[in-house]
Amino acid sequence: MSRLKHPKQFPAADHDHKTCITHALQEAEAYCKQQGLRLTELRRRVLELIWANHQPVGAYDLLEQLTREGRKAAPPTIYRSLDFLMQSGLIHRITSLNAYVGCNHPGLDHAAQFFICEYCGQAAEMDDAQIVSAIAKDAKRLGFTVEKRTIEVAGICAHCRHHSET
Amino acid sequence: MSRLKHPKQFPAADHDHKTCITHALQEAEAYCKQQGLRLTELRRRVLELIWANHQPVGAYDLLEQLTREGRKAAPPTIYRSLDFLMQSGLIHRITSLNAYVGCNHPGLDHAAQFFICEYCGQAAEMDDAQIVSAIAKDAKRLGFTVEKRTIEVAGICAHCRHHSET
DNA sequence: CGGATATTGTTATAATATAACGTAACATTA
DNA sequence: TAATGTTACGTTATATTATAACAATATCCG
Repeated sequence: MSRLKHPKQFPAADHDHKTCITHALQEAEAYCKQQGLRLTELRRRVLELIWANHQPVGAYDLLEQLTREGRKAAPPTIYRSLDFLMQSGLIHRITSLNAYVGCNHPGLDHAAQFFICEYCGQAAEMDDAQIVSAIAKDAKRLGFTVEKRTIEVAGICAHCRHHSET
Repeated sequence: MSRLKHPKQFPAADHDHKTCITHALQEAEAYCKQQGLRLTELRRRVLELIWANHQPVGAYDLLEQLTREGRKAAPPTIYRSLDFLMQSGLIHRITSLNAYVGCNHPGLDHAAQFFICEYCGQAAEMDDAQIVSAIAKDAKRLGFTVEKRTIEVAGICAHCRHHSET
């Protein structure tokens, strides 16, 4: 069903936040080193903040967080870092939210689909081959060459639904 | 494959633009009448402009077109009309473009997927049950309740690809 | 008509993103 | 290590998309 070994689920309420961030940063460092990409202080910090937020986060939110840390930052600062991180495959942009979220498996070429909870704001990244192939089939029929897929499903995650059932 | 009787294709270069607009407007009028929705002068004109552009068009583009016609219009004017038209199912919003496009089958409850050509800017609306069911399957596995799907595929349409092959 | 509701006008501003240009850091190689 | 080219970052200004808040007008219905 999924081409990924460890498709992200909605994280459990008690999952280890810190380990999760640390792990993502370590992977990113290793990946950039291997690829000759320059994960500078700033870029690293932006990536870390994205993971620390642990859900899709807006550019101006990140900007404010950087500013609060005493770093001089204007919009271009953050957008350039976001561009780098996206091009490097370390984060994804969620179009329907204008927000950015860490990628669970940098380096792996993958189509990403997001399931976004409207209550808690968390997003689960999937890579469903069936969706991809259904799109490919339509594209073929249209004679359309696919460049980029934007697949974002909004709704309510299991956790929030159970808690809202009064 | 498609649940629609007449899934939109990329319109042929020689298709009859005027008839196409007229038809959409007539359908909209009939639909609104039947549903008791008020397709006012303004809303009708906005819908007409969207169809006349015949590809996804931005709110501020529409605004400018209205202004050029001598109508006093500020952003809220256009956004309110767009909201009405979306809620009535007469147009769709294409998130990845921040643009609006006419719906081919108002009234029909349907999931829409868009194939958007990066060259000519045209968008083809599809309603592929396979995509929808693949998403439903993932959602079920996650315990996720789907509210809204955003499925937009960017690429190059057949027509533009042929013309770019020098 | 007259009151309620829906629509539109108007002004201001929020939220997201980029252009343009200058400066600093870094990397390479003579 | 100094010269040079390249990449990243700082800074200012502005573009683009969208909404808040409130006033004025049009429409509906008893």
